[in-house]
Amino acid sequence: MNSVLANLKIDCTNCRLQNLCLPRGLSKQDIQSLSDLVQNDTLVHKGDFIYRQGDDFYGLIAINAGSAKMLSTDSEGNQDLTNLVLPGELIGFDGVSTNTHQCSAIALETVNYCKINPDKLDVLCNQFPSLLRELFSHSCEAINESQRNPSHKNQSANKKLAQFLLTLSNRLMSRGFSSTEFNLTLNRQDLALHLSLTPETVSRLFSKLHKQKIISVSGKNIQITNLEKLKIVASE
Amino acid sequence: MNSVLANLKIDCTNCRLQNLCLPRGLSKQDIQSLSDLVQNDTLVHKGDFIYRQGDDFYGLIAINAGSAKMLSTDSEGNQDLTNLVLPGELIGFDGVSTNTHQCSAIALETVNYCKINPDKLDVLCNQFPSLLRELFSHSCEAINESQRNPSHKNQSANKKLAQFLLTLSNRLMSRGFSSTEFNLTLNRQDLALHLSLTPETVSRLFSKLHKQKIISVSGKNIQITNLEKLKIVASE
DNA sequence: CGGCCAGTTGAGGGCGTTCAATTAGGGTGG
DNA sequence: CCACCCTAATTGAACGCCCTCAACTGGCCG
Repeated sequence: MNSVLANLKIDCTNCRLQNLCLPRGLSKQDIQSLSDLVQNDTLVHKGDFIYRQGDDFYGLIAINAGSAKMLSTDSEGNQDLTNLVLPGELIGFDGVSTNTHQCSAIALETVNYCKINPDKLDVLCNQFPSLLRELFSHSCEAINESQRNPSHKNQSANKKLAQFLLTLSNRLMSRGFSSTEFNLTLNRQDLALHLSLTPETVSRLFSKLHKQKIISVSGKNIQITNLEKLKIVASE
Repeated sequence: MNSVLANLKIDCTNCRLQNLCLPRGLSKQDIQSLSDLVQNDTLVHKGDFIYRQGDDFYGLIAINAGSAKMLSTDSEGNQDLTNLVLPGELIGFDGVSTNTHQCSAIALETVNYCKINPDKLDVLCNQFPSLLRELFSHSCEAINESQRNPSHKNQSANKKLAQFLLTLSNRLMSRGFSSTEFNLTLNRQDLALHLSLTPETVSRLFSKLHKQKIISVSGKNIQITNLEKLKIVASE
C-alpha cells in the first residue's frame, strides 16, 4: 500500500475538477486561500436532500462526484425540475440573494460534495475580491445557461429530448465521461418534469429514437449510436 | 425657473430608484463610491441597440427610464425574447462571464440608462467588496427569476399570458406606475416570442380575456379590470 | 410465486399552430 | 387634413402534436 497516497488530502489544489469548478481562472495562491475555506468530502446518498427549498442559505456547493436534481415547488404546488447537476458544477446560488433556498437539491445517486459555508463566504467577500469576482462570473454564467438553454422553450417534444441528450453528452464529455454511452440518473418522471412533458411522451420518444437507430435505450442506459442524426433531430 | 434644481446632477445618491437598483442595501458611503464610478444619463431611442449579442462586454447597465427587450439568437437562428426590462432593473450580466454579450438589449421606447464600464467594474471588484457582494446577490437573484418564472414552462397559453400580465402589473406597481392600466411596450410578435406562442394565439387570448371582462385591451393599452379573475386564470 | 411500481404502448380528444383572409392603425406625401 | 400604403393585429377554419386515460409489460424485492 502506498501510505503517502492514502493520506493525501484531496482539496482544491489537487482536485481533478479544478478547471471546471470554482478554482477555474484563479491564481495558485488564491486556490490555496479558497481551499482553506472549503469543507471537502461530504457524502450523501440517493434520495437525500443536500438542501431543501425554504432552508436558510446552506452555502455554495460544488458537486464532486455523482449527480443531483434541482427541484422547485411554486406557491400552487407545481413542481419543476430546473436542472440536472453534474460533477464540477456549482449549486446554492438560489440561496444567496434572499438567504433562503428557492430550490431543493436532491441526490440522484451517491454524491460527494464540497461546500463553502455562508460565514466563510463573507470572509471571501471581504478578503479575496478575485474569488468573489469568480463567483460573480459563475453566477452570471448560470443566468446565461438558464436563459439560453433552448430545452425550456416550446419546441417539439422530439427536439427538446434530442437537445437534452446532446447537451448532456457534451457536459459528460467535458467531465471525462463517455459522451456516447451513459447512465441517465433521472427517471422518466423527472425527465418529463424537466422537459415539461409527460412520462408517456418521453417514453414514446425514446422508443421512436430507438427504432430510428439514433439511440439505443435500455431502461436508464442510453447509447448514442448516430450522433449526426441526433443533431439533425435536435435542429428539426 | 429654479436654477438650483435645474443644475442638480442626478446620480445614485439622489436617484428615485435607489431601493430597486444597484445601491439597494449599500451604505451611504458605498453609494457615493458607486456613484463616482457610474456613468449617468445615456439616452437611446426606440429600436436602438443598447448592446448587441456578440459585442465585447459593454458594462453593467441600469435602466433609468423607458423599457427594453433582451433578445438572443441561437446558432440555428432561432430568436428568443428572454426578458422585458423595466426601470431600476440591471442588465449586462450576459457579458460578464465570457466578456462577450450573449444577448442583445434593444430599446422599446426612449430609454435613459446608467452604466458601470468594464474597467470601473474591475475597480469595484478590487476596492469595494461590499458592492461586488451586492452585484453577486443581484446576479443570483436573476438566476432565481429566470429559473422560477413559471411563464417559460409549458402551461396553457391562457395561463402563461395571465401570469405575464400579473407579474408585469406587480413590477410596475413596485416602480410607482399604475398596476391596473399600462402601455405594453412589447408588440404582439415580441410578446408571442417571449411566451413561446404565436402572435395569433396571443391576439385570440387578449380578445378572450377582454370578452370575459377580465382586462380591457385597446392595442397596446391594457387595463386590468378584474384582478381577482385574472389571478384565477393565472392559477387555472 | 405474487405484488408493486416504473416504464411502455394504444386510442381518442383538446389546444395551439398553420394558413389564409380581413380589419385596424401608424406614417408619409400630396 | 386626408388619401394612400404598409405593417400590425384580429379573426376564422382545419390540421397535427401532445396529453389524458387506460391497459399491459417487465423488473425488483419480499
